[in-house]
Amino acid sequence: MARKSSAVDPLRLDNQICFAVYSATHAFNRVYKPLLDRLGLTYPQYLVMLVLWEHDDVPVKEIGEKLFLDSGTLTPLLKRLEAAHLVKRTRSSEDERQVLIALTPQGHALKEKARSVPQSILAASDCSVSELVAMKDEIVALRDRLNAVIGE
Amino acid sequence: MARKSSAVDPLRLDNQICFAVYSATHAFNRVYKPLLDRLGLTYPQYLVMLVLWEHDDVPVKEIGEKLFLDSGTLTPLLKRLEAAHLVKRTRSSEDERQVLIALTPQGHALKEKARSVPQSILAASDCSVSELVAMKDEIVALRDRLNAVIGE
DNA sequence: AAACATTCAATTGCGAACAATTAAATGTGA
DNA sequence: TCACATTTAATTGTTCGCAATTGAATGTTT
Repeated sequence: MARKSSAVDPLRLDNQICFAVYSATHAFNRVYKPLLDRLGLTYPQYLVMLVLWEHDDVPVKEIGEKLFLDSGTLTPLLKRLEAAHLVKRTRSSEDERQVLIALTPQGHALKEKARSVPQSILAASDCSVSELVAMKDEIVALRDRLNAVIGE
Repeated sequence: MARKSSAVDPLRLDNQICFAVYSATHAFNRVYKPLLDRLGLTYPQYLVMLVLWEHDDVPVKEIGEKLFLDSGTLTPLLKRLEAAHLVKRTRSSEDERQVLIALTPQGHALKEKARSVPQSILAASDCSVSELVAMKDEIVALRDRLNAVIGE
């Protein structure tokens, strides 16, 4: 019998979509790094800022739901953003369990400096916008199917 | 003038392919977690084992090139795999700068227990193999274009 | 051979990411 | 109201991931 062809060997690294996604994440990170250094942000911090630029004064929980992150990740990250004077953390008076995250004026202002970032990423992707949108939608659909399995 | 439509706002979280990829990586990780717990591996450790199951007795450098990871990540990870008796680390006699990583008998044997993992991931993806292969190829192509920009 | 540069792994320090636990606030049922 | 469960952040401990540096081994140039 012939050996199993490498093209269909399910344990082969190159055949694994998860590794493709995993390594693409790191590649994106490396492209973002120099751009975000100029803003004084890491990539996860940038994601939190994106959430806040859309909708300010939200509880930690809501940020976590949007980014699929928990308080173990967010609490120290938000403290660093607070130390950088980009956000303010205050206990909600209506529900004292919640901590509300609000942008400072500097946090608001940083949005202007961030506007050039997506354009730089698009250029690095070397790909049309419509292709990227199509890929994005496929990946999001896959992610949502995976997340659905976890909740079972 | 009308406000910029959210569908084309480049700073909107939902419009960012990088966030799609980033969050899909975490979703994959959460699906892998219970499967890999049974093997006593984390996901990055599983990737190293995939490399070694394909080609044994390789220097750290080569593992790093295949996984896009550096010694700062791999050295402690490989020490943990050695502590788990899955690999052996030995200085090369031809070039004493290199550390060669070889599977132990237990490391080899673990491949059999790992064979069911890809099937479980495929099931969780809830998607045809051909669709996944097409997505994987697109993502790899994007990753390689991003990595090409970094080297400039 | 001697001086210099390069390669390779290890180390240090920092920032995620997450499981598990804790503590306080809130909600619910008897 | 009192007991109990739930919700929310914070905390602790482990493992990545990477930049920057170190130190030893190897190459290269003259």
